[in-house]
Amino acid sequence: MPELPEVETIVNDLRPMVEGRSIASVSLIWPRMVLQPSAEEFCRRLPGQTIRKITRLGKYLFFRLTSGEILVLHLRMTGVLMFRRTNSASTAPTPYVTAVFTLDDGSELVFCDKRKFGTASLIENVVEIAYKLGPDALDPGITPASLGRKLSKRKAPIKAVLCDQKFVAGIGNMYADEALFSSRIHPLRPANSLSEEETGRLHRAIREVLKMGIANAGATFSDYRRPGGEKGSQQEYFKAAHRGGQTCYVCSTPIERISVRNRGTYFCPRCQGSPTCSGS
DNA sequence: CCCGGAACCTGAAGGC
DNA sequence: TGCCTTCAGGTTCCGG
Repeated sequence: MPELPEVETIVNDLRPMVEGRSIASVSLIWPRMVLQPSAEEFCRRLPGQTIRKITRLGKYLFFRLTSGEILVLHLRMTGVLMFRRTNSASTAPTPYVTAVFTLDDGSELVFCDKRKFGTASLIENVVEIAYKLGPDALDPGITPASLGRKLSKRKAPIKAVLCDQKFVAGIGNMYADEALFSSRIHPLRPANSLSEEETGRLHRAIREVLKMGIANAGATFSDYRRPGGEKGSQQEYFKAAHRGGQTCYVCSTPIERISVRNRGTYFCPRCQGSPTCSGS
């Protein structure tokens, strides 16, 4: 599923091809994906606008337009954003298309989404999205101390807190598991039970796993693709996520899979200690 | 405010 | 083979 590193990869790939281009037309195959304004208004306002800049906040994609408005896309779980060039030789039909943005040079930005959870909006100000999010997970303003202060106010399992976008934006299921493995913290530990040392390790681990994910262009377990169709390679380097039953690279104990808040959660029962006290 | 669970969807995988 | 159930897991909404 697209999390911060996957969305960052999409932004990086799209930038040179899309920034400076204008939107010629919009075709909405699944109108219900548009949250605001109405689907009609959405299709009416976009054509003619130039995409000045593409940015990211958490898992949200922002296309900043000349009118000052911002096209917001969210891929949720199975959304894919494909870029097709003007004379794309690939005649293979793209499945699950929910929207097509045709650009002024004939190239296309194609939103595909198997489960139709992905969304699009047109907003006036990023604050309309940002107010419901915590700081971006790679925001340098997040320090071990500020992380510790925020964790101390939450007693939910640390795994659930890391995935809470109001706490920190951009971390999802896979990278939460990776950050907890890397910092040797059990996913069920109450967030407010972490020691200062553990908080420090977690702070470092979050940045590490996300940056590594970006360096490897994201993780493709099933649906995620880069705009050119390529898979990411980060899945090859995961140490916990999606490794249930396989042996831990550190201690050879089988990686376990449990459910935390209805999320599949992978961890090493030996390296990551117990849910109630810090590991050794 | 905090927490947990349901709903939104549908393809893939597993059981019988 | 084929039907049925379950799983996947980001976000929002709702109830306690």
